[in-house]
Amino acid sequence: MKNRLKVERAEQNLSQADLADRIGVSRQTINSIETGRYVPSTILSLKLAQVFGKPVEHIFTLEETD
Amino acid sequence: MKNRLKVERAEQNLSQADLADRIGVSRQTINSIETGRYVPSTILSLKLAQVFGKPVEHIFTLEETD
DNA sequence: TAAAAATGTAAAATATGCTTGACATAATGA
DNA sequence: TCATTATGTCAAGCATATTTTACATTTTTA
Repeated sequence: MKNRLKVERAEQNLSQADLADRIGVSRQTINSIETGRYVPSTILSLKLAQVFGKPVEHIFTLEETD
Repeated sequence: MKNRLKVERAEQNLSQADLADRIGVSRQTINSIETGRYVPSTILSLKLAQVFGKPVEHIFTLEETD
């Protein structure tokens, strides 16, 4: 699964720590999702989508291998 | 987190087992998500949304407690 | 250039997703 | 009614998500 977190953060000028605070997870969690180390829960992706005001599908997209 | 899986399945006339087959998980996984026993991964919710042709946000919605 | 902020990782611990197998009950259909 | 299909749930086990702590490196800014 690909994600656009880095780009969305840049658009809103948010650091990984800022974003983590906003949705109530650790900074490492954001970093790990962003670098593809793991797949977030649906609750997390809904919250991320909410922060950026965009649909989940715009931020996370399935790949062949998923 | 609430979900509309039961309703969406009814609209498409799919059993839990049918749906499970379509996205490659076990029947119990579908049942457990449907009855709120656990929160699916984002990959799973993207696949479910894809099957029903609707955005993730239409199928899963955050609650106060999330 | 020096200090501060941001990012990338790692390890260990705990929590949770998801599987298989199994069984009980409810609903559907011949 | 009998058989089949659908649903709910449990338990054990493995895999993965997420946390905390910690440290190194990169980037930004004064």
